[in-house]
Amino acid sequence: MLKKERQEFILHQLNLHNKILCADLSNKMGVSDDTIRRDLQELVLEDKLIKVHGGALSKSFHTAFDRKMVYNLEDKHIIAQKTAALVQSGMYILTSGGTSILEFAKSLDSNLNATFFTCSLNAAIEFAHHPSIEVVMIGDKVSKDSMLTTGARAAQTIESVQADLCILGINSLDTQFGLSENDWEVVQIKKAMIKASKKTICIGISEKLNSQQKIKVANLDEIDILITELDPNDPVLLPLKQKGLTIY
Amino acid sequence: MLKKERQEFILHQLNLHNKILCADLSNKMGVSDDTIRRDLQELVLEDKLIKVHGGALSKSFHTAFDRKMVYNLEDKHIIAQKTAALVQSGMYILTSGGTSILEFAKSLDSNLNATFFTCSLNAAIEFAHHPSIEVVMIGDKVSKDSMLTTGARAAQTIESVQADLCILGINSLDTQFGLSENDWEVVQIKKAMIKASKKTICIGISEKLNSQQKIKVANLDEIDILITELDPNDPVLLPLKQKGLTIY
DNA sequence: TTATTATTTGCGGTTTTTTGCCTAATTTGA
DNA sequence: TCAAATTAGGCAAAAAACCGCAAATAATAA
Repeated sequence: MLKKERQEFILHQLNLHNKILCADLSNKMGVSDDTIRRDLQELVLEDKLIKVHGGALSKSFHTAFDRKMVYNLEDKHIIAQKTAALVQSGMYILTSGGTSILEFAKSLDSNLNATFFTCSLNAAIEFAHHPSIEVVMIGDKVSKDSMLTTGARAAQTIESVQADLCILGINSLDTQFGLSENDWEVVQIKKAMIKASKKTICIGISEKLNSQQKIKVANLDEIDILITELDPNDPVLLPLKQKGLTIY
Repeated sequence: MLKKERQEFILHQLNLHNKILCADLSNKMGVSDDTIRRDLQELVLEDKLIKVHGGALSKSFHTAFDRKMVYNLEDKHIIAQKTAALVQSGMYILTSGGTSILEFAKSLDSNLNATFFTCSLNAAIEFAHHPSIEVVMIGDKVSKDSMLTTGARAAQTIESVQADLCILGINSLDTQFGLSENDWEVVQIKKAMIKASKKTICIGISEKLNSQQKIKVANLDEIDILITELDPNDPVLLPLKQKGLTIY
């Protein structure tokens, strides 16, 4: 096998798998590790790939992360728009925190006349920037990890509300295990919020689907609507749709 | 799995869930805790995440709070230092909001072990950044002008506390009229805070002295300590000292 | 074709990197 | 305060990378 051929093959494999190991390549092509290493070195000089200890990564893969941040922001924007469309004037709404919720807060129509109850300090600030929205901060001890108020008093406050909607940011949502979180205190608050609302909406990017965390917040049948950045007919969402969730 | 791959994965998970545990990661990727820890260390050096005991936090999520330009920052820094010196571990402290209070929050010793109750969303966030401070957010409707929670429930919550200190940002302080504000709701809250505390400390730059606003919060005899950027012996402060205030 | 030159490849030895394990110290939560 | 979990630092084994050299191969010119 010629040198040029080898290098073409390497790049091909890289486009296919985004990553390759020196050992794999030398095996597959019947040349020594040193040869592969020298090939990779040359390709690095040509700016065709990224060399790492033990192998190489495709360039697109490495830069994907930075881009991902931007994509995620766009995705969250889409989610925010879809969610905002479900809110009507006069509604009483309970919300959690998280970046999706913050984006949602920014997307609300400026003449919307609703009342938001939240445990999230950042969300409260964001909601309060709107001219016509009423914001009620649910008080209690501030949980530092999440910047949410959590505890008995917060739960009790939530119980005293009969909200039209409960909008929760997703941490993990799984067809089997349902909605889950890693923070016990936060879970209690979210449970209370779901209980105190007529309808529960979960919002978050699709990457958070099909993952689980340690503590269950709710079964799928306690959730009414799911909003992701995907088209409602996307096959990824099918199993959740079959479980009875309305998808937007 | 290559090292670089692992680190990309970690960052990805972090941006997805905002918080991750070493144990979870090592499980998920089939490497030892040590390896994960070393990965996290490297990522910290690259400024990509925040390492905490047991895992890591997403950087964007926890530094989201944008610091506004603060006028008279130098002066407020002096005030913050003087005020921080009066706080001791074990104390229960009620505070209002305002830039002086925020600056004070930043100046607190990192191993101070106190409990802060506040109606200010921004102050709560700032206090919560400290490692050993407990923060209780006093809940109620958010007043948009001041970003404070105000109302009957907040007042009632304050009443149920017996605080050692009450630290209030000054809006206007006058030898005759005492402490005053323009917002009725905020006044009620500050009154309640003073009532619920053994000692009341007012802090603010000297420009706010000798001015009055529409609604009285407290007479001078209800205030124990005044802290400004000035030297305690500054002649401007003399009339207040004569009224019985302790000046720092 | 043949001789010469340049390039490529593989190999042995050494250095560096990575990883897991161990123990002691630290942190955390009850 | 104590017990459990987490972390730091040292150590050693394994893997990978590096270095120089010589053999093998390809390219070129006479």
